[in-house]
Amino acid sequence: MRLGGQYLLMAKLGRGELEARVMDILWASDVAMTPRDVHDVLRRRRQGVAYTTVMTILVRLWQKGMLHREESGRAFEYAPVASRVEWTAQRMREVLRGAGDRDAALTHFARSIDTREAAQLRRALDRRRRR
Amino acid sequence: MRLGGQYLLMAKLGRGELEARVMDILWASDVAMTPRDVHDVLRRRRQGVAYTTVMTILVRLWQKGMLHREESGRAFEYAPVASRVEWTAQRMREVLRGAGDRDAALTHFARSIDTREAAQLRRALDRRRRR
DNA sequence: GCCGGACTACGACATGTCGTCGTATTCAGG
DNA sequence: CCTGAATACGACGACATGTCGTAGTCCGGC
Repeated sequence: MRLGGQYLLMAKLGRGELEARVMDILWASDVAMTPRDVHDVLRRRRQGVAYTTVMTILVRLWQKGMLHREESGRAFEYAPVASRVEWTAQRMREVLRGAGDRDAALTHFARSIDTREAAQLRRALDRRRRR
Repeated sequence: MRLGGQYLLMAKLGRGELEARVMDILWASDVAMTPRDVHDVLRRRRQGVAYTTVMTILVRLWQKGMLHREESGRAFEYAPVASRVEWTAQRMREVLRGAGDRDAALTHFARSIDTREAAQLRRALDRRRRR
């Protein structure tokens, strides 16, 4: 049943923004979290939504393979499958794979990042070489 | 009006796949293309859709800032705003910006690409340094 | 000067995703 | 067995995307 005003607070979040916020919370946590934990964090941030909304988002992220979950008593505990940096690197590789000419894309990328990042990338490549 | 069978050929494309195909066609072309040009290429590839479908996609891509257009006689000619590699590098930077710790993300990225790409990246960084 | 064909503008509908939440069900403890 | 918390299920609105029809507009030819 639609209760009056149910959608009045519907903030316009785009393109999985609530999903992104939930991932942020989980990435920032060292331990797995229950829906209640996540819900509490959102409430503390004044971004409170219904408990079931948090549930839905967690289940969807789990179904998409972004989260792992396991039972803890009566509740489920959710944790990211990959860390934030791992996930970022993976997405960067996906984008790169989408380019026709990967070498050219890498060249453009290397040329377009700022100096500090370029230095960091060089150091990372050096460390890699020494392996 | 809904004509019988209008949706029978509706291929299940996900997540902007037709938009991606159209971008591919435009990126592969050295010159700007009219809707008719794009339509013809799709037909030749046996992926024909209605002329107006191509129109819609081109207009949407233009509205999203992916394409530039200018009049050419009665028709519009569309061309990518950024080359494919530029666009790829830009998206990679966007993904990187989304990471909390960019340095760590770059480190993971540098470690996760394959050897050939790492070498290419190193060369690109070297060329960059010499500027 | 008018007409037909090509091109654009506009809108419509199906499907899927995402934000949002209510209701039903289940299960552990008292 | 009852109660409270957690889950499962599903529903709805908004928006993106694929798909296309129809109406208007404009240029070239008769």
